[in-house]
Amino acid sequence: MSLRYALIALLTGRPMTGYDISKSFSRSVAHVWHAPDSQIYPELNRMERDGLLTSVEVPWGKKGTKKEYHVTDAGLADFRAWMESPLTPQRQRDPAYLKAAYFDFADPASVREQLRQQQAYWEEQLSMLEGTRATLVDRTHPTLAARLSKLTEREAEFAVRYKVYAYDGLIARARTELAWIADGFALVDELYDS
Amino acid sequence: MSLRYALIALLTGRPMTGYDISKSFSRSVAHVWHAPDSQIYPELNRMERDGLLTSVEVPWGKKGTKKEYHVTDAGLADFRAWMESPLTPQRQRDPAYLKAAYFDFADPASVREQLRQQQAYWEEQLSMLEGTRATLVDRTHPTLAARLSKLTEREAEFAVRYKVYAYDGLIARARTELAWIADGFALVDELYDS
DNA sequence: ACAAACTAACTATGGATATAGTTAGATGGC
DNA sequence: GCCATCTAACTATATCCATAGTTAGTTTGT
Repeated sequence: MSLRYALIALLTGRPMTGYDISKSFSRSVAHVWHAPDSQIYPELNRMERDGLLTSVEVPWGKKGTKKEYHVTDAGLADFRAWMESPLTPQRQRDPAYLKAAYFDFADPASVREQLRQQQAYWEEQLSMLEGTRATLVDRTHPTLAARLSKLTEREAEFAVRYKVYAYDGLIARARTELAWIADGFALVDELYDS
Repeated sequence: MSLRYALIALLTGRPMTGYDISKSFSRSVAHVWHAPDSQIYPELNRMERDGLLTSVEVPWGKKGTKKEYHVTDAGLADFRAWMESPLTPQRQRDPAYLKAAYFDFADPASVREQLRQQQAYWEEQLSMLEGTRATLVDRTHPTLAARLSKLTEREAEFAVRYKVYAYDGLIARARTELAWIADGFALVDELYDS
């Protein structure tokens, strides 16, 4: 159900087509929420049907058109209501931890290889997150910049601070994962090389 | 697809009925993997059909019977193959971070209330995780104890160390979340009380 | 002139997951 | 004796989500 609100959140910055949204999702927004096209397009249609969005047909080239989605007042009200509502806690469901608990079923070479892969993944995540954080702080992040232009300085300050706060959380999480992976290497070394 | 392997992992400890598994899932194993009955029972049937498990009818009371599931050699081989295979990295999809990035759409009282709820949730998680970790270290954890009895001391040592390692990761993650939540309180105070 | 790459908006299919039940026997307390 | 609660094994329904396409128009480089 959060996909719907991730979409409204994005569209509060600026109106976008489904394609724009899909690109935003695979770029920066994917850091907090990932979704493939096959979820985005149907959800946009449902949201328009439910009156949370309206679409405007915009010409594209000579013959083509594209649909630009705008958040309606009802959509914004719905988003605010969600923002005020309590969070349902996340279920733990992470294959990395499940696997780690049973690493004794794999050989040490394979364990090390998997740790290396996880390490590469989280290091890449971390540098992406830090890069994006920097564009939030200096307000060059495109979607954020579009939204800030419609706000007072005080409001803009709040929007920036909370986004930076969210990214700081993601960065801390990535660092925690990396520290855990480092401990994993140390454990394998201890168990097999001594 | 990991549900299947979470089930085999559990059943390597000791044979269980669907009901036992369901209970294990809502108790300790839920820390690494959560699943409702409606996933567990059909998956057990599919796994038996695929030859990964066999079931034995066991009497229960005077008239009743229950089905006790055992891991087959094929099941164990499948599990080992999964344990050796690379992990597909997890997509970020956490409503808490999505919300945090847009907290400026909610009023500070609601933000504080949501932070308190998150804090309560993670504190409870943390104490559960630490409790379970202790039962792993002293080997009183029931499912672990059952599995250890079939292993050599060296193998048992490995099984325990990896499980403790997994829990240490979960504990570190919980602490990171709590630190992030504390930063959230500080941020709200700074933005609204000055 | 033509191909490659990009923009746009989907769809089809299957598997994963959540919510909320049902049916039936067993056990313990009063 | 009976009620509440527990054990056992499901089912029904709907939504979420991933993978992997399709169709069509646009832009850019050579």
